[in-house]
Amino acid sequence: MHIASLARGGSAPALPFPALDMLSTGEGHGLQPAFGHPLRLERGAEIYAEGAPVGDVYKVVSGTIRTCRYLQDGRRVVAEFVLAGEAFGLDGVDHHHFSAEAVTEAVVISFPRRQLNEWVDHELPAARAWRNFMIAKLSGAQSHFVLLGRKTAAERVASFLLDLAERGNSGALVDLPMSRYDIADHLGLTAETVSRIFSGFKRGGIIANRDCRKVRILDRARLEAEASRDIL
Amino acid sequence: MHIASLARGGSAPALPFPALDMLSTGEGHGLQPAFGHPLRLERGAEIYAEGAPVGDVYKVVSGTIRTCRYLQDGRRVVAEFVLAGEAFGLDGVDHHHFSAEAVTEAVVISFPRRQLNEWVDHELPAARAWRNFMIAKLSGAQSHFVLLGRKTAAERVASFLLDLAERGNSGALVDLPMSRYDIADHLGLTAETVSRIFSGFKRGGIIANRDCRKVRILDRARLEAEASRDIL
DNA sequence: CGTCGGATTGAGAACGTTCAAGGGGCGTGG
DNA sequence: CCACGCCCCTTGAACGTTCTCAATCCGACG
Repeated sequence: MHIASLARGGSAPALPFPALDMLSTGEGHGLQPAFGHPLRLERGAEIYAEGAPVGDVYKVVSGTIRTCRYLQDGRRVVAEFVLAGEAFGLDGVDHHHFSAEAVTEAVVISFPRRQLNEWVDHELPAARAWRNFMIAKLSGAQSHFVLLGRKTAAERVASFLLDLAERGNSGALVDLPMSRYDIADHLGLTAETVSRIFSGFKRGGIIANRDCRKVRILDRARLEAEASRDIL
Repeated sequence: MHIASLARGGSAPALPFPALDMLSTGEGHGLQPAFGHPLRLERGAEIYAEGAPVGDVYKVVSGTIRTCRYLQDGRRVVAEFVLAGEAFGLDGVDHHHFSAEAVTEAVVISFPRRQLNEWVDHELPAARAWRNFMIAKLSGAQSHFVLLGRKTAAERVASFLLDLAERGNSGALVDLPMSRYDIADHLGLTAETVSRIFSGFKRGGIIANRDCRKVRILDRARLEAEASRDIL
């Protein structure tokens, strides 16, 4: 996995068109502020609510976003964490099926979906990139089914750490901008269980951490074994 | 939910182009056999394997297909059941991330993805329909996160029944072409648990069944309550 | 220095799984 | 036509993983 990380997988070539930078992770491209407009967000701020009519697509400049849904009784599911360079806002045809909230202070750039659509309609390479992007998102989402449907708590947390490590590309040092509750709601667990698993990994020498938002992977092989890494 | 069912949601207008019939459920359109070519499948037959290079997109004419992934130790996840009129095969950019197998005897029509792409590239309404289709698929997939991540066994089974009832459009009579094992692997449960929940619903007068592959919804309101139906 | 939200740890309970046995439908072969 | 075997479904009992509830700890911030 996972989702946005797949969009950057080997198949997508460098995109010469600014709007489609939306669909890449933006490494080395630089954003096109002329095209969208930036939004500064405080911790916990809502970008859009579940059920709101769709309008814009967003790209994260800095910080982390979560897209989530709440059940009436308060249960929550975090569909995805969106890191800097990744895009979100494509969670419904007419209306958003999830809400989007800032996990940390964040800056995102919003692009009217209509504008993105027109762009994709009139530029063939854009259309192709968009197709691959969406297919990658979809199969990434379905891969999350494996985690939620069939993995144990330890496997989920290990998979999550490896996923973040890949997407964060800061080597073995993994940044966890989100709370244990956020992680739990993304992995279908409770915060207590997540915390216990982290402690277990630490005791086992698989990871180390100075504070609870910064984890160093000490034994990647063992972490991958814990994750039951199914070949992607 | 779920997935393909969303593609037919109110927003997609009737599509005048034959290739895009791929993306609709085909109600009232009729298939275009000149465009793709049909494939007759026996129960259990594999259409493509996980990891195989992508080639075609498929539309189900009759029968039911499942797309699934296996972990090394045999655990299995059924990402989706594809009913007659629905499409599958978009589970990877270069290579399939899931395998596709026939749940029942089935007939599917295969379309080269390249051909579909070209079509979408050159017809604006096609491009728009395709976009909506993929966004609907994606948000449908993410909705499954709610089920797998936060719902109880009874809620999962109830949600599944309601989903099938909507997609099968045969009123309160729900056809279950797949085994309890298939259902379990789609809902992140075991076949025994699924069976127990069905029995519970039957005892409670919520459903009735002559045989185990045919269920009648007797009390839809109560079934929806059991499902904790979050507003889609 | 005190307060507060998040993180950790523990103990007990609950839900779903595992293991095991029995039942039913269907196809094959005698 | 019946018998057998196979696969799937159902049901029960015991077990285990994860959740729930509760207490404590820690770091950030006023």
